[in-house]
Amino acid sequence: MIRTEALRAFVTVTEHGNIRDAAEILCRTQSAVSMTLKQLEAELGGPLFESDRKSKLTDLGAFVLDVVGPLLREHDRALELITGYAQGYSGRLRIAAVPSVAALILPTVLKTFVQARPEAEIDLYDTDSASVREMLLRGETDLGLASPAGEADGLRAIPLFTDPLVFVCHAAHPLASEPRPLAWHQLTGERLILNETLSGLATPEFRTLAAQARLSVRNLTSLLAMVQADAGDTILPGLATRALPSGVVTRPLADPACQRRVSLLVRDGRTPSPIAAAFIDMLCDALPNMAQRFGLSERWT
Amino acid sequence: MIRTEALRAFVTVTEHGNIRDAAEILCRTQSAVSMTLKQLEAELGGPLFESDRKSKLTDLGAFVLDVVGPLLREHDRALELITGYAQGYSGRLRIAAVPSVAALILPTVLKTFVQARPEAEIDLYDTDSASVREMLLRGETDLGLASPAGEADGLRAIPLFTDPLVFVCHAAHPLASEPRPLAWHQLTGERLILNETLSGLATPEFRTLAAQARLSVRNLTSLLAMVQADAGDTILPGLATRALPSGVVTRPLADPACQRRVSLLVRDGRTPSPIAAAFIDMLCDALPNMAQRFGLSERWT
DNA sequence: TGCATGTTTCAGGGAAACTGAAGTTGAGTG
DNA sequence: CACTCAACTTCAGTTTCCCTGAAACATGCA
Repeated sequence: MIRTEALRAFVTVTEHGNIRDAAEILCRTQSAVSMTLKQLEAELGGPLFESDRKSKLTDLGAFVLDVVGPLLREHDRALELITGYAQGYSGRLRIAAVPSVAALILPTVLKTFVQARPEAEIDLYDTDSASVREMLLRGETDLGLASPAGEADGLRAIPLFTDPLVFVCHAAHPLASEPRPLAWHQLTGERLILNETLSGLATPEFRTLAAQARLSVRNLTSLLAMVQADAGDTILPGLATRALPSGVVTRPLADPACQRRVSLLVRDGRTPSPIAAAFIDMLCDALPNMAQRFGLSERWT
Repeated sequence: MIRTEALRAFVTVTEHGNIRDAAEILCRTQSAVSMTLKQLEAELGGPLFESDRKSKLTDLGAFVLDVVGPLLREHDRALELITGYAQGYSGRLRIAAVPSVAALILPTVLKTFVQARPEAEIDLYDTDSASVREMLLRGETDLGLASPAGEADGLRAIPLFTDPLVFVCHAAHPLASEPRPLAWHQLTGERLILNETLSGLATPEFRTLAAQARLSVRNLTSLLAMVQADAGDTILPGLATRALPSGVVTRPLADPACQRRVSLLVRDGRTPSPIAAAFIDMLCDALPNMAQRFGLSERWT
């Protein structure tokens, strides 16, 4: 059996013209390299060098060098690729996130992440929670950052943080000047516009309000435009209300259960790719900072 | 250190979907393959399979397979190339031979030689002895079949056979009907045409005759045409007189020293390429047959 | 639950590669 | 022509590490 290391020893010796220097490079003793070459010659059935002094190749030696040189370069390149990928330094990472996370949390994290990984390719896609989960299930993304679904459906959720929901209304709205956090009963009769972030909210008082809602808007920009036009009011996670159009204000809600949970979602039973695992690590490390910065509650049980 | 055999084990397991069958192919026990995979995973720093049942790859596993599959094919192809070359089954063999050897000895030998070596490329070049030696020295051919030069000049000669020289003359020539082998003195006064095969003949009687010669012709066909036209007579090795034009006859010479020596010539101090060595072996094996067929004396000391 | 199939773990054996020292070879030099 | 030096080979002893076989462990199926 011809060992790859024997071929490498041969090439190194040809490159240096003698065994001594090659042995140094290979971190072996002279005798080890000598014996390795001898064994290689025995396996091939002919001498590789014209004399003991390893300066001149035989025809066979020249041929082997021609073939093995490129082979070893291929070999080294392949192993580098593999280890780079295995250590999360290269490869493609596809992230799907809800817009608020994509806009506020990810830029900071991704910046340092890509800086350390010039080889890596990263795709970021923002959409609503339901689409994030669908993309994961269809294998169209590696990671999701969104609200976890109620029941287990082939996804695994790692809790990241909770984000308090706030009431969003026109500045001229009567409740806009209410000094205290709003209780549910204060919202009775409001023209509530539903949106995707509210689908996970199970509080009975809210469900009663939601049942009376006439309007549902999926896109955040459209939703805020509606509020700005005073066509109604809505409830949104705090993160999503960082950049409001003029004339739109927010009021906190009194119900402490009224929170959006944001999880990191991965496909259940699938080991994440190394670069995904590296990103998860970095994200979890960065989370305390983010939580403090945006006033989020870190984790839940 | 990632062993090539570990990569091969991994690919084989993915191909069979389980360790047991792969172990059979690899001529190892289950546990050996299992431990090899485990070691590979440890070296990469992550799992290659989703579960103990080796049916589903992780992302990392799929990536490694993508990279390693082609790598191993390259590797195997390269080793095949090398061993094929080392065993003399492939490669290029350039032979330079004097015309008589090229025409009479080589066809039979080369026929079986190339049949056994569909991968090999063989170039045959015929020219006179001096050119054969020059081609060898310039590295333009691997083997020469010709008369050895007098002094050692960077070539090594392996004696093959001796070929008795014969007198060649027109059928109407007085000596053509001489029943006994010719002695040198009988040739005195003949219009001897010199040729390249006579340059190595050192017998004093012949040298005296040669000194009186007016004509020297290099090409065999031209030489025989001269004799056919009765423009003179000449001396040639027996092998070169196998196909004479009509009207031209040969007579044996009495001097037993009057022989052309044919050697196999190679460059001194250079190991012949494996395919050249294989050809030399085959030629030496076939020689007794040839010697008998053409009435040559096999070898000399 | 028990069985069949397949994998991992573990201790022990053995092959193969490595080391260090001594021996050999070959080129250059007075 | 012997001497010297550098480079390589050989050899015995050691170490490393891969492999085997047995037993324990998982997983799916009747």
